Amino acid sequence: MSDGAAPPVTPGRGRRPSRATGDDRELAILATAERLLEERSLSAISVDDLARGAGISRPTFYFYFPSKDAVLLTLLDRVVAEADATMGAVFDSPAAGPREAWQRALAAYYDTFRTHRALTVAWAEARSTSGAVRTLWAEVFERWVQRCATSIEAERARGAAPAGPAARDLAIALTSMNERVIYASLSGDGPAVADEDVVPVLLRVWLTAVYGSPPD
Amino acid sequence: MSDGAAPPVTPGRGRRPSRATGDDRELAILATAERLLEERSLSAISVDDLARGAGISRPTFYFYFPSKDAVLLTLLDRVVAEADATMGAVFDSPAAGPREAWQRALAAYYDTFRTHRALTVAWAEARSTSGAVRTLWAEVFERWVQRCATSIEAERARGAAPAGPAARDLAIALTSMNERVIYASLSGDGPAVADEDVVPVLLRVWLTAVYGSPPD
DNA sequence: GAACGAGTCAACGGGGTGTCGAGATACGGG
DNA sequence: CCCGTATCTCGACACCCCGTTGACTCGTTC
Repeated sequence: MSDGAAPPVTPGRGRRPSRATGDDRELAILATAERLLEERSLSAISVDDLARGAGISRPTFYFYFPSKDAVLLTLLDRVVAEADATMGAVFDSPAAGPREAWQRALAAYYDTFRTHRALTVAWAEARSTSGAVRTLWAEVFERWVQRCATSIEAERARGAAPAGPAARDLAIALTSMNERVIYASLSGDGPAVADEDVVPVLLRVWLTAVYGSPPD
Repeated sequence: MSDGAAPPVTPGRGRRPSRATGDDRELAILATAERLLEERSLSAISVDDLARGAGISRPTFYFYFPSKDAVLLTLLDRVVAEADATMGAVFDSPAAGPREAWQRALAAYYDTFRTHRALTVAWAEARSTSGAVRTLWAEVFERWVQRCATSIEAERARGAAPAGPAARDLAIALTSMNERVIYASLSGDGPAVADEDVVPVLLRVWLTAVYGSPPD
C-alpha cells in the first residue's frame, strides 16, 4: 500500500507524485477544500485555511500544491472525469427516440453537477481568475458542444430536424443556456428556475430549437 | 458650471455629492477605470492604479469612492440606465410582427452590451466577488425576464404561441442563454458564436422556443 | 552511523487593502 | 485682512494574503 500501483487520483495536471504519508496530507488538503467550499466561496478560503484544515503549516501546503487553484483543479479533474464518463454512456446507449435521448443527456448533465454543487459553483467563480481553470472549462464545454453538434447534424441528415443555423452555433447557444441555468439554480444567486423544473425547461427549449421550425 | 444643476452622472447608488474640483477627480477616476478595463481585467487593476491614473494618491481615492467595486458600480449604473432605456423603447414601439419585435429586442440588448464590451466583461467577473454587483445584475436580469415573460404570456393568450413551461421559467432559461452567449462572444474566452451570428442564432432559439411545438 | 531524500516550518519580502490623523487649500463673513 | 470652516490631500500605519528560502527533523538505506 506504499507504492507499486499507478496513482489512482488525478492522473494528469502535472503534479509531482508524493509517497508515504505525503499522500495522506494531500488527501487531507483536498478533503478540507471540499469541506470549506460547502460553506464559503473559493476567494474567501485562504491557503492558510486549507493548510490548517489539513493539520499542516502554510509553507508545507506549498510542498503539495503550487497554489490554491491547483487544489481546485485536482478536485475538478474528478468531476470532469465523472461527467465525461456519464456523458459517454448516455450518448452511446440506445434510446427509444430522440426526445428520450436528449432528455437523458440533459438529466445526466444536470445530475453530475448537482451532486457536486459546491465544486461547480467554485468552478464558475475561479474561471475568471485562473487561466488553467478557464482552460479546463473550455475543454469540457467544447467536448459537449461537439457531441451535441454531431447529434444535431445526424438528425438533420436523416430528415428528422429542419435546416437552421450552423449546428455548432446552435449547440454553443444551447449549451451556454444549460450552463448558466444550472449554475444559477445551484448557486442560488439571482432569479433561477426551481430545481425540479430545470431539466423539463431545458429539454423543451432544446427540442423546439433542434426539431421545431420557426414561425412565419 | 461649478454647481447649480443636479448631478448629471450616476443619480443613485448612495454616494455623497462633492462639488468644486472634486467632481473632476471623481470623473478622472471613472475615466481611468474605463480606460484600464479596456486592457486588463478588474482584478488586475489595483486601487493604486486608479488613483495614479487620476493623478491622486491612494488614500485620496478613498475620499471619492469607498472601494474599487464602487467605481465599477458607478460605471455600470450608466450602462444599466442605457440598457433600460433602449429596452423600454424597443418593447413599447410597434412592430410588424412578433418575429420582428423579438429580433429588435435581441439586437438592442446585444448592441448595448457590445458597445460597452470591457465593462460588460468586468461586470460578469465582479459578480462573483462583490455582493452589490451581484445584486445589480440580478435586478437587471429580473426586469428583462419579467418583460419577456409578459410578452410570452400575451402571445399565448392570443393563441399565437402554444402552451408550455411556465412563461417565467422559459424567460429565465432564454435570458440566461442570451447572457452567456453574449458574454462568451465579448470576452473571447472559450468557444463562442461569431459576432455577426449572435443575434440570428439567439433569435432562432427564442422563436422556436416560444412559438414552436416540441416533436412527438 | 553517514548520507540521503522526504517532509516541515519560522521567517522573510512583496503587494494589496482600508484607515487615521495631520497638514494644505479655498472661501465666506466679521 | 484675518479667521474659521469645509473640502481636499497624503505619509504612515495596521492588516491580510501570497509564495519562497533555508535550516531543521526524521526515517531509510547502504
